[in-house]
Amino acid sequence: MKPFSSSESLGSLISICPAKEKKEQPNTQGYSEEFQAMLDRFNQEDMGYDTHHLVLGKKRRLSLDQVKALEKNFEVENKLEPERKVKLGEELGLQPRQVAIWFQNRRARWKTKQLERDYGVLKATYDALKLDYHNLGQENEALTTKLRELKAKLCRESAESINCSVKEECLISELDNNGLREKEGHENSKDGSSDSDSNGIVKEEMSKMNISLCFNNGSSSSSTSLVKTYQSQHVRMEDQSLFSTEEGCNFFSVDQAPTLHWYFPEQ
DNA sequence: TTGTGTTTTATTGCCTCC
DNA sequence: GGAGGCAATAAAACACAA
Repeated sequence: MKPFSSSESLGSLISICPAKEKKEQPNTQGYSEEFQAMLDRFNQEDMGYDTHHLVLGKKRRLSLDQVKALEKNFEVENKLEPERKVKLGEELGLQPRQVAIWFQNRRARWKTKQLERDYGVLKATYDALKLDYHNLGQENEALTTKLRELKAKLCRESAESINCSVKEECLISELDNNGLREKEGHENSKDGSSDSDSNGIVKEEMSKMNISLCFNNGSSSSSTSLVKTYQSQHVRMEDQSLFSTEEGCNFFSVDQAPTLHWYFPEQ
């Protein structure tokens, strides 16, 4: 903005209405009578005096009506064309420059308010996301615990079913052996192998398998594959899908909980 | 009444656009 | 180069608690 011309500046000060028709004291400056008289002379005699080097008049606030009218105009258009500025000035008894300054300051206030609003919206969004993240974390924790329990249960059931099926196989082979033995017994009874021997070998093998399954508990790859082999035979479909889910969603594992530090850098 | 914080009016300097 | 916009700032007016 260019500085006031001297006459414009003083004129504007004179034209402004008092903010409220009160507190108009003849000498509120606390100046000496001599100095006040000098100021009065300046006011009356020298209208060409450059007032922004020596403040003669007090700054006055616009009247309520003037502010209302300006606000109304600002709502319509927050920028001011020269014609509108002059017209408004004439209507409100203000210098065009005062109108321009008022609009300028009003735009600055509006901008500040807008920034505050934007900040509020962003903060609300951030808080909502933060809460969401917290809830998801808790949900994840609960699901992980449940998954761990189900895995343990499944493991127990698998071991039991393996045990069962091996016993069944033993039973079947035992029956087969009995049939064979009867046959052989009829054909040649001179063979040295005994029933108790073959039965003992099977039992031994079976117990080896059980021990191996119980102690490995899925920690080695060989036992895992063994377990899976049996799972393919005995585990129900929903249990199998549980396995595949676990393998497919590894990032939800207990060891490595998901982090969103890229989104919440301060956490 | 007075000290202090906030709001409003006005100025200054810089920048952009025509 | 002049006009006008904006950010930063000054200063007056105002509000309010102690």
